[in-house]
Amino acid sequence: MPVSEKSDALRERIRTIAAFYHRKGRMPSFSEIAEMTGMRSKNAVYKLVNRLERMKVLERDEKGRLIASSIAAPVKLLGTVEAGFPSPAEEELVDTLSLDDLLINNPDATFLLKVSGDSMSEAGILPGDMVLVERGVEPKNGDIVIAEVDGEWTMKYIKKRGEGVVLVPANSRYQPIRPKKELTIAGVVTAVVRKYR
Amino acid sequence: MPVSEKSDALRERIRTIAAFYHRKGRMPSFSEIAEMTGMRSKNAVYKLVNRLERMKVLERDEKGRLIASSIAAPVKLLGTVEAGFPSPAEEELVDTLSLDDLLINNPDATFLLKVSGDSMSEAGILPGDMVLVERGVEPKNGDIVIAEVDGEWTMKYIKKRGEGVVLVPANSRYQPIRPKKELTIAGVVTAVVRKYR
DNA sequence: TTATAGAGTGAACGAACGTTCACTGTCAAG
DNA sequence: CTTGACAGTGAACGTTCGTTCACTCTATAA
Repeated sequence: MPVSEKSDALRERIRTIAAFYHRKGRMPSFSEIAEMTGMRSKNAVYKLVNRLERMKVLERDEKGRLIASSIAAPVKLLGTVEAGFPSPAEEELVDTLSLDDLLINNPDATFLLKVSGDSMSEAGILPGDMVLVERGVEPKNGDIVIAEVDGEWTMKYIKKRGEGVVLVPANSRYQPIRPKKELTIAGVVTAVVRKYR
Repeated sequence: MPVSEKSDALRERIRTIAAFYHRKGRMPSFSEIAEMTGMRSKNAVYKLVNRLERMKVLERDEKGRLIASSIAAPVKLLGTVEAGFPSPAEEELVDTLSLDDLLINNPDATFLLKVSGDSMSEAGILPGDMVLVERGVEPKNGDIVIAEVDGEWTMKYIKKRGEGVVLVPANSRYQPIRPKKELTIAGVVTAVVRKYR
C-alpha cells in the first residue's frame, strides 16, 4: 500500500475526531471513536490512539483519556500574504493554534471592550473594533491603555515624561491629555480584533 | 446567611472548575471537583453540579459528563470604552465568549495569514497584523480578499464593475489593479487580529 | 510458498464514572 | 422548642471507561 493512501485514511480519522470535539465541546471516548470510524473493536481504537499520540497529534491525561490539545485548535497558521496558500498536499504540515491561546495571557484578568470614537484610528484601531484589555499589569511607556481621567474613560497611548504622564491619541485632530487631578489606569490593551463577516 | 456570602462561595467554586479546564484542557470529573473543593462526598458535587446546571453555568452531555461551554470561554465581554470597567460586584453579570467562536465560522476552511506591506493600512490593517481568511466563500462587493493576480499574491478590496473586477488597495499611494489575464480568489478576509504584548 | 508485520476482532478485567439512597448536622423561620 | 430546608457524608449501584490478551485476516517481503 502506498504511503499516501495510508496517510489519507489516517488524516480522515483525525478530522473525524476533531469534528467531534468542535461539535460536542469535549473529546470522544474510545467507544465513540470506534462508532464514528466504523471500527467494531475498542482495541483498534486503542492502537490508533497510541499511534496518533506517538505522532504528537493527540494527547492524553494520566488516566488515559483524550484531552483537547493541538487537535482542538481551530485555525491553521500559514505564512505571509505574499506566500499565498499552500496546496492541500502540504496543508497537513502547517501548525494549528487557538486564537484564545494566542491572544489571551491571563483569562481571568482580560476583558473585551468595543471601541467607539476615532482617537486611535491612526494606530489601526477603528470604531467598532474590539480590544482585549488586561487588568493588573504595569503599563510600559508607549502602551495603549484604558484610562479614567477627570471622570471620563478613554483609550490612548501612555507616555511617561519625567515624573508626569501624558495620554497621547493616535489621531492628529485630537490633543494629548495631561491629567489634571486623577488618572486611573484600568488596563493595558493587549490585542485588537476586528470582525468583517 | 446573607445571599452575597453564599454567592461568593459558589463563585469561588465555579472559578475552581474553570481554572481546572484552562489548566488541563478538559472538564473535571465529579471526584476531581470533590478533591479540589475539599468535599468528601461525590454526592455533594452531584448536587452542586445540578444547581449550577439549573443556573446555566454548566452543561452536561447525555452521559452526565460535564462539557466545556460558557465556563470555558476565556474572555468577558463588556460594553464600550466609554463605559469603562464594571465593579467586581457587577462583574458576574457580563457574558463570556471565546474568540475562536466569535471570529471563526468554519474552522476547516479558515487560515491565519501574516500581513506584510502597507497596501491596506488605511483600512486599519497594518504590517505585522494577522488576518483570518476563509476559503470557499463567494466574495461580495467590497470584501477584502486574498487574490493571486498575474502570479503574485495580494490582499485588496474587491470591487465588481459591471462584468469586470477591480482590486482596490486602501492606501492612496497604490493604484487599483485590473487583472490582465488570471485572477484567483484564494479566500475572503473575515477578521483582523493584532497582538501588542 | 512461506514468513512477517500491520490492522482489526471480540471477550474479559479492574478502575473510574455518574447516580441514588439513607443519614447527619446546622441554621433560620415558625 | 420545633420544624423544615439546605449542605454535606458515606456507602452502594450499574454503567462506561481505558486496557490487555489471544486470535484472524490480508498484503508485502524474502
